[in-house]
Parts: sequence; structure tokens; C-alpha cells
Amino acid sequence: MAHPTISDEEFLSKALELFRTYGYEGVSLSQLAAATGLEKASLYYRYPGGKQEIMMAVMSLVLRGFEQNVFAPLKGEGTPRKRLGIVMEHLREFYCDGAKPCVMDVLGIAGGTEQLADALRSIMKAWLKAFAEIAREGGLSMSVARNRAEEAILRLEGALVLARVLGDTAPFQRTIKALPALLLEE
Amino acid sequence: MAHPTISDEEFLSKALELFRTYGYEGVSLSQLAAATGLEKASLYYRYPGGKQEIMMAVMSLVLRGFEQNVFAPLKGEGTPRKRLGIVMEHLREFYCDGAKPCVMDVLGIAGGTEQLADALRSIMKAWLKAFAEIAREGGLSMSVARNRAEEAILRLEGALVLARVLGDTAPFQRTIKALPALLLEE
DNA sequence: GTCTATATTAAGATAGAC
DNA sequence: GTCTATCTTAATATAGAC
Repeated sequence: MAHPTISDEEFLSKALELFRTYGYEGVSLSQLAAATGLEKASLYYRYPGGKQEIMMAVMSLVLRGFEQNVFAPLKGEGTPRKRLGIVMEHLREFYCDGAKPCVMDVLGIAGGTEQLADALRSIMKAWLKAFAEIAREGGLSMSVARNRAEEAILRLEGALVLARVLGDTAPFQRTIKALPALLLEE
Repeated sequence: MAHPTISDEEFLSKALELFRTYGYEGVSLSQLAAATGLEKASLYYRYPGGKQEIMMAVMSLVLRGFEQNVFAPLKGEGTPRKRLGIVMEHLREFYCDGAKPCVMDVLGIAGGTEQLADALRSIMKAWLKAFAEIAREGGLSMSVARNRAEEAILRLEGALVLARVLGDTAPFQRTIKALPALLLEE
């Protein structure tokens, strides 16, 4: 065929890698075109709204990813500890053992649209809720569970910042391992 | 006078506010000119290297700030607890109680120069060292002190990410308050 | 549905008047 | 030492061929 193309899933996955690395302002349509093998005009055909629309489509992908890999497993079968173990593995994968930045951090920097900020806030809140619920199931009181969830996400985000600045992923791996104790004990 | 101007300190202080908010790629010379009351050409007169040079001058300001407000007080007079208390106050001020983002996080995003990444890494390492030393003085072993320092900075960074995404500064204030227990106890 | 080509705007950067 | 004016490049975005 004349114009071998890529699926929307593939396109958005490559776009996500760019956006989580360089941020909203740091990614140009030329970069997106180069990284996906499409021309800029083709991007506008797929996403008439341009960069904003691509960004929001990426956010939908991120939300679906969290739903499938974090929220759903936490509500699934088995003991809270077992379920959290599965989520730990998914988080390790998504963040590449700490080598890849957090979308919520990098894209949460001012300069993006209000719609983007809303989407990020919404995912972050859902994540907090999901962690609080597993902690609640693990035997903690409502208010303690809520605090532990906040603490867990806060530490993961901080570990990813340290990893990015120092190029050291050890704190992230330590933080992931500490999740069961933080969310399920005492 | 015809052209009322601002001092270098004032200029860099305003530039810092822009850079920590919008990131390196997110700040344009036009923005810098508008925010400081100077024309773009005047910025090139002061900083012939353009945005890169301005950014690095801002980094020098940040380093001086950490030296004066964090590193020096930690090595100053009084008990470790007293010294840490002073630093807690300075951190609260610099991060505006959690309302302002961390320079190391926002500017650590890919897209800046290698020189910038080096400067950020260097400040982060000095901060780790300073926190580890106060923890050591507080009675902790070398390796524990080092871990606690890492944990402290990681939590502060994570709290600032949460604050930025959720618009909630409570986790940051809680994290600051927890510093003495984290760095000086057990 | 993708391409080439181009319009339009804003960015970084410089020349030269004052 | 700051200004106005301009250059050059790269960004977003569109028109129209295939």
C-alpha cells in the first residue's frame, strides 16, 4: 500500500510517551508527526482540534489505563494484599521501574488547557479514592485510610521526581515495595 | 528618568516565578519582557546568551537561596531541632505553603539544556546531603540518615505535585510538620 | 485518509537609533 | 543601557491534489 499507517491506539501511545516526557508545551506537532510516521496534515484530519484534541485523546487513554490496571484490579478477586500486589506490578510497568515520569506531574504544569487540568485532577482523585478503599478494606478507619492513600500517591510522585532529577530509580522501587505496609497495616 | 529599570535581583526573581510555574519551554522572552517591564532587546543586552543564560542565572539565584535558607541554617547554632525548625519556616515561605511548585520538578522536565539538568541535580544532591547531616547529628546512623533525607525530600516533592494537581496544600503542610519526626527521631 | 504546499502567527535573536 | 524595528526560524493550522 502507498501509505502504511498506524492505529489510533499506537498513535496515542507514542503521543503519550512524548507528552509525559516533554510536557504539553514541550511537544510540537512536528515531533508528533515524526514520532508516528504521519504528516502534520494527517494529524489534523484525525484530530481537527490539533494539539489540544490529541492531548485530550491521550488523557482518555491514560484514564482507560488506570481503570484497567489500577482501579479494576483493586476491586477484583482475592485478598486486599493480593490485589495490591497486582497493582504494584502494573505501576512498576507503567512507570518503567521509575525511569518514566508521571503524566499527572509533567502535564499538570501550567500552560495546558483548563480541560487538561480537570482531567488530571479527576484521575488523581479517582486514584486516591481507589487506594483509600483498599486501605479501608485492609482494616483501617475511613480517615486513616484516606490519609494513607494520600501519603502513598504523594510518595510515588515524589519518588518519580527524584528519579527524573537524579537519574536514580532506587527510591521509586523502595516506595513501591513499601505500599502494602503503608496501605494495609496497623 | 526616561527608562526606569529594575535590578538584576528583581529581574531574576520575576523570571524565577515564571520558570517555576510554566517550565523552561513554557516561558518565552516576550513573557519575560512583559513581566519585567523590559524589552526583548534589553534582555539580550543583559544576557547575551538569551533564554538559556537567563535560566542559568535564575539557577544561580535558586542555589544562593538554598544556601542561605536551607544549607547554612542547618549548619548553624542551636540544637538540630531548633535549626530544622528555622529551615521548615524557610521552606514554607519558598513554596508559599505549598501553593508554588518546586523548581527542581518543573524545570527538571526534559527539553531544557544539559547544563540546567546538571544544576538541578547538583542542588538536589546538596539538599540530600544537608538533610542527611542533620539527621546524622540527631543521632541516626549514616545509612538511616541518608534514607530519611531521601524520604523527606521525596515527600516534599510529592506533596508539591499533589498540591499543583489537586489545588490542595494540606498534604504539603502536613509533610513539613512531619519533618522533625522523620529526620530526627528513633 | 494521507500527502505536498502554503498561510499565519509567534518564537528566538540581532542591528542600529537614542 | 534601553529602545524600535527587523530578521530568521519554527510553531499551529489549512487548502487542495491524489
